[in-house]
Amino acid sequence: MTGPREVLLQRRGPDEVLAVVDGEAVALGEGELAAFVARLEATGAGPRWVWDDTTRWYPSLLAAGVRVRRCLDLRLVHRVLRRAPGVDQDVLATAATAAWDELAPLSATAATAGSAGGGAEGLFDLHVHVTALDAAAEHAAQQAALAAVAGEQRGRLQLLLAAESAGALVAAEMTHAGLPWRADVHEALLARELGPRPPAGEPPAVLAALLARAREALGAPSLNPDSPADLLRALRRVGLVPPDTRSGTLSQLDHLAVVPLLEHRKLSRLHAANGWRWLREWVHDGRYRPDHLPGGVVSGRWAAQGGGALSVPAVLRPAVVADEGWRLVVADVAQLEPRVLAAVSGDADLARAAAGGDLYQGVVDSGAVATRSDAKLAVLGAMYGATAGSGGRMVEHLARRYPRAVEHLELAAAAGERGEVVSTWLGRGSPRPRGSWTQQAPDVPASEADLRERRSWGRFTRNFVVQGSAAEWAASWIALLREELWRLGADGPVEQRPHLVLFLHDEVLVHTPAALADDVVAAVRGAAERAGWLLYGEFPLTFPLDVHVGRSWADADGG
DNA sequence: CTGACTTGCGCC
DNA sequence: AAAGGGCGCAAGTCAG
Repeated sequence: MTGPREVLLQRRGPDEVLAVVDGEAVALGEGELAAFVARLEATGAGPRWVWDDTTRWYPSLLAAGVRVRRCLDLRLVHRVLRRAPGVDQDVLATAATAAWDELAPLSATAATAGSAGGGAEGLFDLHVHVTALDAAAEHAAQQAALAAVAGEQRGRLQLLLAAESAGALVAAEMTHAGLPWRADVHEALLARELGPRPPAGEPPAVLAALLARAREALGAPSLNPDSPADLLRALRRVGLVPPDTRSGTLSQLDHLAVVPLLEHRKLSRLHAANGWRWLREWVHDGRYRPDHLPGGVVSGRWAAQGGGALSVPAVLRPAVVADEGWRLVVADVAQLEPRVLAAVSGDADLARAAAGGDLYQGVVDSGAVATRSDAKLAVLGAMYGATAGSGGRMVEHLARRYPRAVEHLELAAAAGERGEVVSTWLGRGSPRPRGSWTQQAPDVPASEADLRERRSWGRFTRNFVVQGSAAEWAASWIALLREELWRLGADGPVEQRPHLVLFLHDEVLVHTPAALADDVVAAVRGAAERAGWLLYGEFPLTFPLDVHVGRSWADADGG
């Protein structure tokens, strides 16, 4: 049985949903929606759901146990098309363009925090401001703009838009399922690092002792180590004049206060960022549920909101523990960005260096540099725009052996310095620069400040083409993986099958029944291989993964 | 008091 | 003389 190919959903009022099923309008109540979606999803391959914004539709469907296979997220598509260099903005424009520009995703964490003091918001209050947006009109304008893009470029953009929309589904499913988090393990780790949980408002015993030692060593009984100005004053009184108070700077100093200061800083950060308060605020019923925001970063990387989900410190990763009878599969791509650089620049030599699994070692073996750490410095320096120090010198060696890759970066940097837009492999455009330097011709003498900003923007566009292209490879990877994981599960909702629980730029965590862990490992590898083929076709490049299966993130993370 | 900015550091 | 990209978050600082 084949079902409809495309269904557009539009909210019309408090309990009024319009579904346009292959062009035919059907009116629904909000309460009928989940069953309606489930019924069509069960026909054939399922339709492509077209809606204004996944965060406004999918969470309630997931809560009702309904998963969809494909969607088109008009908000995300709009944002990509608005900046894509290949798109004719006149074709894309509608009367509502500015409103679509401003449409922001609904945040589950913000909604929860906001309703803590006030009453529960009605569901419709969250939707009311988008009933005015005409999804059908926007969809038509987007498709027209896409149709006007030249052939190969259009195909790539379509890949990007599909990956972006699939990412929106993954993001909602990850928040729905949550990252398994053992509060008891977390508390034991905090006790080990910081001492027993202190009474409210008091510092943990370990921090208090370290602070006392630092104050004693500096003869500054009221020192606030969190205040750079205060700390600099105290250091100056004992004859030390560091340029700043960063840890790396302080560690160069020869003074008794240094050790307790650095230890205090490290642990007070743990306490402030991921301490007992964090645990109470963010972990409920054994799950941590931040908001995941596909395309939340200009480069196309995902952002996250709520508890700093993308920087879970390594010491706390043992608290991420699979449920009883389940496992975590942790997979990360080795040296994703330089591999992507090889592909987007068409540098077959760099691809060959990557073929052995360790790209940096391959660079050494090619004779470009002498040691692996030099290779890493050179590659990272080229991608980030290092011009001085050992990084800068190493880049010159790299350029001799891999001219195409390095030239690709230099061209991106030069374009940025001219104020031009650069583009990722699939066609995501960089933002236009702002600032006084953009008003001047490059050959006119500029102020020091303008020159600095111009070079800084060049470093940004240099990195944009790599970071952004890597982000779209990774987005394709998880989109393909999501499909494979769904097929592995026999039945049941997303959270009862193998499912993604975290995505960290080039790393994924999958929560899976133990019996399926090996299948998940194969799926993760297969998806990476298919992503490479999907984006780069015949270009001979591998994406080796480090994959581990374990009970906790720490067990499964190379340990 | 709030809000904007700075400093510093966790992650990739 | 120094010169490295992207984030989120907490705490301090400072202006209004």
